[in-house]
Amino acid sequence: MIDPQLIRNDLDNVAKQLAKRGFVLDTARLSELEAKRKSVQVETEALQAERNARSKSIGKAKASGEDIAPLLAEVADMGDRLKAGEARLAEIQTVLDEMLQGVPNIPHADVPEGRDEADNVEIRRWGEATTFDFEPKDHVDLGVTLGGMDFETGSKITGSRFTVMSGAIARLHRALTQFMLDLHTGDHGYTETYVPYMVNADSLYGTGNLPKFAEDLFKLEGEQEYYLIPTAEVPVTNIVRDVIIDADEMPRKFVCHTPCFRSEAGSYGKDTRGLIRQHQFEKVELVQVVKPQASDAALESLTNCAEQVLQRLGLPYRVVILCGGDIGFSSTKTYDLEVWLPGQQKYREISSCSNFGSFQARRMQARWRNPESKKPELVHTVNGSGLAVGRTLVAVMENYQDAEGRVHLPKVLHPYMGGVTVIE
RNA sequence: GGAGAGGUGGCUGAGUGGUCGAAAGCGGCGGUCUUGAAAACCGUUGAGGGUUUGUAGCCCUCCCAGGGUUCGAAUCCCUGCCUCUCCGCCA
Repeated sequence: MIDPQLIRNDLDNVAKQLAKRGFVLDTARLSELEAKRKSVQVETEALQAERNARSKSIGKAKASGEDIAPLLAEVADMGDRLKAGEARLAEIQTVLDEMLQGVPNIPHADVPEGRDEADNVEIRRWGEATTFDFEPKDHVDLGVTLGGMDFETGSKITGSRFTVMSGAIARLHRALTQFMLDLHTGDHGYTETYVPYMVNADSLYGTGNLPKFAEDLFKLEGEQEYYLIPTAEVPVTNIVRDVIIDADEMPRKFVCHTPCFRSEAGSYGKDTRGLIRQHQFEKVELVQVVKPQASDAALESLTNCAEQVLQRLGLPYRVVILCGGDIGFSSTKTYDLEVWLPGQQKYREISSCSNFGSFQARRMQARWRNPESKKPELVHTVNGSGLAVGRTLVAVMENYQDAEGRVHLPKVLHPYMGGVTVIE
């Protein structure tokens, strides 16, 4: 949620900044609701104050043995008036909250103008697009030929967009996960974290997945209203929900490997081939909870940590900054890492690193105690994939293939592969 | 799944209808003393929101959550959630 103070005091400017992402803020309706809220709230609270004062005097009168009947008569109708006022306030507040919850985050000044993916701006490249003296295969052809990547069985067991892996490929998938976790804990100072894979609605609300993006989620049957996590970002960030963090415990840096479950509603027909877009995939997620003034630097650092994975694996990639029209709902600034996929002859997203500012923190009341003001203040949250494991598997297979369809594993993975250096 | 106990401020814990946002202790912060520190002593110390130019003042809300009773609820009633103990089951 964006700062409601901004809505009150700087509405036109907020609307202008949101226009960068193609979002039209209904300023007329907002200021009308806000004016109404103000008058009803002031009125209701005055009524509450009166009720409190009168009740207190009744208490005193009773204690000193006076007759309280006349006092009681005076307040006879107060209850109803109060209830009416409170109900009206709650109603306006609900409408206002619903509206504000639908407002996306204000984009960072660095975010370029643009309507969609095509307008994202490349920031830098690492490595050269891999070239071959033969026609490179994509991971599906490689995987099926090698054995160990079985899409038919996945869809038999469950349905489309599910895969069974086995043998060396399954091991490679696990090796990549271990490698990423070891890198981020060992070299980058992140704390390994294990979290629930099912979360409640409050947690999803906190990160901004609810109420707006319910159709992207798998909701479980049963009384409890639980959802499968779409990313570790949800449970990990909610570690600090309703918490006031000591200044000397900042920043908090988490790395967490989880499966992710996404319904991919609205992406029918997109990336239907192979592992690129599955309902279930593994991801190693990086999350930082930082002081507000540190979040810009934290995004750069976290992005670099994710890039390190690609560099050590020797996978060519580029970094793009998302334009206003392509940036996510909760994010103020996002870098995507796009890895080179020879099978597609394209750079494809393998990580998305975002600074959320105080947007998530405000929704989940995640705060830190500022030693200067001595008051609890909202933290900033930053996160990104480090990396999506399935897509990394795809990238390794496609970039390290030879003419015979074998996959020569990068050196950093050898210790994790139990002596296997070539998948054949 | 069965039986019982309980959820109060950073922590322990008192409070069973009125002046209670809440005793006391611990912790934290500031001070006195000290070369410095400790001890001792004194003071101070919850969160959210509204109004307002205001980190001033005033006001509202919050004692797990949501309803209810009442002029008035931490305290009474209902529902839910969570925690603990014992038994059963289980990776």
